[in-house]
Amino acid sequence: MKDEQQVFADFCTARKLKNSTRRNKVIEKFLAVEKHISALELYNELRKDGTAIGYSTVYRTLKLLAESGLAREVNFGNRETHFEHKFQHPHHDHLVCLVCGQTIEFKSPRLEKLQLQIARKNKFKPQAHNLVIYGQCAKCYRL
Amino acid sequence: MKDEQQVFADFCTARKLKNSTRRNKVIEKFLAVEKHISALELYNELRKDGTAIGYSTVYRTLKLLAESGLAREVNFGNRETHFEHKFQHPHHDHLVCLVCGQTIEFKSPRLEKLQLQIARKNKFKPQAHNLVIYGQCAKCYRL
DNA sequence: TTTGAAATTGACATTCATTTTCAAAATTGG
DNA sequence: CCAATTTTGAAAATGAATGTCAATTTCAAA
Repeated sequence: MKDEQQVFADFCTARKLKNSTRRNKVIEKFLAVEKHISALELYNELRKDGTAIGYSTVYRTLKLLAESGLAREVNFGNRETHFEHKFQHPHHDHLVCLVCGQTIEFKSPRLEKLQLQIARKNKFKPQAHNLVIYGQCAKCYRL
Repeated sequence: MKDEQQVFADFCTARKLKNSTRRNKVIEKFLAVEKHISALELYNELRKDGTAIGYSTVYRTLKLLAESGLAREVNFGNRETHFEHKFQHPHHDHLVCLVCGQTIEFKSPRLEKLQLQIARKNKFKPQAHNLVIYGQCAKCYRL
């Protein structure tokens, strides 16, 4: 079974990308972080660690990760794009608390099935979907 | 049964908003257009009709419409926010064709039910949701 | 090891939609 | 009509995404 490093290595070969220290740093950090993260956040994390790197490189590398299938871009209604792990991470969707901003991941096989039904009914060939449920998390609606 | 004009009138009273010709124009146009529309598009429509109005006013009025419950903001992954009718328009979601950009609306009572189940399981109080299914419409995947 | 074509980097600029600012104009209660 | 308040819109500010380009790095071939 190919691992994430291997997937990206193959992607680099196919795209004739050279090996790069900075890019490797970004990838390493991205893979080490559990939660979804924005380009700016990842950039700040790297700088905090003392890594000398420019924002552009972080941004471009995240885009590459998305293209290679290792990352998925998600956005929650605001304008900031977040990147989360995709490889061997079955698709999931998010609950977003409107009070504290917390996001909760959930998986729903039923939703996946429903997506197919809806698509079929509309003669549509689905490739991906994005469901965000907005509301209040347990902590926030008890206050 | 209150109609849209009445809903907005009540909203104005509550918010101590004065009556304004420009704003009324925006609302009239928004209510007359069937499909979702962006602030810029609505602005252009109004100008095309010869209405002297600034972009800011259109933008602000659309925001007010959203606050009053007459409009819903939707976005499809790109950066542009669209506004669509909400009042007495049961919630629906969208299929977006990645090839031609066409959007198809659909309603799914099952999805509504599923949202409640998912929320309950996560101790979450849902207020709204947004589902976008990306893929190819019939016209585009047959090519 | 040297070389040079190709890829990478990052500071900076640009784009683009959204949002704010503020002085002038419009509205409205008294 | 008057004064207080709200609205308007041109212009500026914002904020994230994306493009530019000269300097740097990589790497395969010499």
